[in-house]
Amino acid sequence: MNAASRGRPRHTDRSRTDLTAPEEILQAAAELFTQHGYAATSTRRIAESVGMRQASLYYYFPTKDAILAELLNDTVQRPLECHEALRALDLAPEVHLHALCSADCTQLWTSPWNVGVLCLLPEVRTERFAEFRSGRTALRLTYRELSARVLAALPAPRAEDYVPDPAADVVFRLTETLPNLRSDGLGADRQPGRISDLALHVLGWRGDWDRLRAGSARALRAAGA
Amino acid sequence: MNAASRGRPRHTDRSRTDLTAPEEILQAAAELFTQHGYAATSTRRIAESVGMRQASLYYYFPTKDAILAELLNDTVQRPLECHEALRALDLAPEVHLHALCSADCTQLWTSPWNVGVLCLLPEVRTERFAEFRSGRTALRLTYRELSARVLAALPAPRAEDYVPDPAADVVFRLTETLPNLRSDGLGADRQPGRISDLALHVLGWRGDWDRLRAGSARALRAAGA
DNA sequence: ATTATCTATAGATCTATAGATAATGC
DNA sequence: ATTATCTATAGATCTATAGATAATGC
Repeated sequence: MNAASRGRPRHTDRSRTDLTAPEEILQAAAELFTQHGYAATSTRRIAESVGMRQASLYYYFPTKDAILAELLNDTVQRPLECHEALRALDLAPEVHLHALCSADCTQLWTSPWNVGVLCLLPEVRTERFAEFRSGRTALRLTYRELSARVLAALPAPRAEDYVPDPAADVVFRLTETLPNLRSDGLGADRQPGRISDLALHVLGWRGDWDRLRAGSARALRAAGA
Repeated sequence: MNAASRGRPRHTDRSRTDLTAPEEILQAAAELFTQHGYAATSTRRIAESVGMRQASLYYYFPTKDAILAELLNDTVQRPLECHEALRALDLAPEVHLHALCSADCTQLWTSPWNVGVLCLLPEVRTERFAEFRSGRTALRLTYRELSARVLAALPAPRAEDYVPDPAADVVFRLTETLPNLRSDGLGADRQPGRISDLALHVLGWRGDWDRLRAGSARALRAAGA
């Protein structure tokens, strides 16, 4: 169905027939926004990259910021859905946290464009993106709550132990670190998998790492992520 | 001298006579860039905020991006200078790292505007800001080298210990986390001081925390930071 | 008839330059 | 005379709307 083209033909033939027009637009916008910034990317430039004329974008999106809003919401809705799926499995807190963090990091690391950087754009502070921001806060609180549960299940710390404060959101912040790393072109392929390990290490969890990783991977398969 | 005004008077009287004109411009730009983004902030808006006309900015800065370049370079030059001053003191690696991290975090946290977020702007990826980017890389490598020295001085890890990879740049990344936290309006006042502790904890350093903090504070005073 | 594009354009910007002008300093 | 501003503006954008048009579907 998507190959059979209805409507007036495009100025330039579409190269990626596997994507719908709005998907093409989102991908092109993701590339340009992450490389050059939101305000610095004109709608003309996005359209050109898709092979259509500037005004044609408005057939799919009412405004330029609606394009950014959709990209942003995706980055936060995906992990939140993953969390819900994991919750249904009733996992040990460290397995749940490890699995969520892995999925989140993998998405941030392997998405075709580094959309994680968009979340921190100053433009996103405006009222227009309030929905995204509240989703992001929900994700932060999810991480915080899971961290608190992991900490609570730990044996009582010795006097010299460093006990992290869950409200410091270390795990969420470590995760947020990936987009920067990726945009700096560093860390190659090892990083994303390691953040979930690092997260539990920082919280003070000590246990069988292989068993934890296996449980986390199993949970993600069961959650369909 | 700065109170006596030479030249044609401004359209609006300057409110902050303690700053030179270029300093006023940089402060106003810092506020606007961090709140709304670089491309989204017009030179007219900066000038208005300073109380002058748009074209008058060009008496002090040749282009708009020169303003951003100067803000960016400051954020990275300050910690690099601090590192040099600390190096002259020939400190134990954990003290040096703790002190550098503290100074860096304090600056990121207490600067009048949250200029740390500017470092991650997509606009900064362009050739125009190459100087800043190489400074940032130098800072990253400084953190990495200090981390490696701390790790090397540690007792041999037990089998079940998690050993961080210095090339993962955990300390640098944790530090980078502050601008996001600050722009989310979280963490209140406790955070900045705690990152340097957390950094050493993550590296696996175990020792007398009070002694470390005291040594780090003493080093910073000696370094004049 | 419906759909997905196109062309053309209004109206509002925005950066940077040229040249005038209102202060102080000498 | 020097300095630090100002006014005016060229020229290049940029977003979004209105209305035309070239396909397919029925």
